[in-house]
Amino acid sequence: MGWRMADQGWRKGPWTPAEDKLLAEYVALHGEGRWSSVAGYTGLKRNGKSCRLRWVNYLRPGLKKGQLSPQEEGIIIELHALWGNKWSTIARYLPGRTDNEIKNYWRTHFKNSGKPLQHEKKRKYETHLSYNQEQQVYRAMNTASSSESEENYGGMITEPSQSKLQETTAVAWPEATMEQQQQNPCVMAQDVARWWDTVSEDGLWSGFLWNQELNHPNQAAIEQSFSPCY
DNA sequence: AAAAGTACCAACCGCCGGTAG
DNA sequence: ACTACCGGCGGTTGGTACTTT
Repeated sequence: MGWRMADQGWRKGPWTPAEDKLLAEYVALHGEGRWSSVAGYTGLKRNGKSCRLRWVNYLRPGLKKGQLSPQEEGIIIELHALWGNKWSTIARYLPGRTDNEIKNYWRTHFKNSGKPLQHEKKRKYETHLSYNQEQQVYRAMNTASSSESEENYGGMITEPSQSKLQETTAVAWPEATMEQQQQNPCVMAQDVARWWDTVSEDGLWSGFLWNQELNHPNQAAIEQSFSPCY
């Protein structure tokens, strides 16, 4: 396809600072998009796909660097339970984080059949996530997916459960009206994070979320009104 | 101190959906 | 309706840093 063009001549591997600079200048001038034109404009020997990826995952302004906060970790766990490997969807609720970052995080921390990795526990920045708490989450997740099998846990629950996120949001910010939620979903997501901070510190985690009814009475309205941070 | 094992992360690959011609 | 291109997504890989033995 377009990305492939003539597959010869494209540079691969790690980006150099000079390449980053050229790409950043291009985006500053022309904006995001038209990635396949980057090589022509800048002289970069990178295909459009590679340029887009570099921009989205590394150069784009506003990206957060460094480890994920405990609340971000919690949100990832929560949203992954809702949507499965919809990394880009999950990323929309974590401003400054990329789908790639979240995907890597998940693989690193949870690919090992649901148990936290050994090294994980020793890392200094690791969090309030005690093993027991995680076990709680996994139990809760299994309950939510109405299956004990791990494949199901990996394959996952489907999109309609957006309503559960909405409920999460509603719990986080009960005083918010539907209009408020609709107007400022980003703020809502941040409030989920704030809420998570509180809940995780209390050791309650979010197990209770999974006890909520799957079919919220206002699910249709909720799904219609809720939108992530794009 | 060195080798082996493990974790992390940037980047690539293949596929898919949307769209313009 | 068909085709080619573009943009985006999820899965995977490879290099490197860090930890353990």
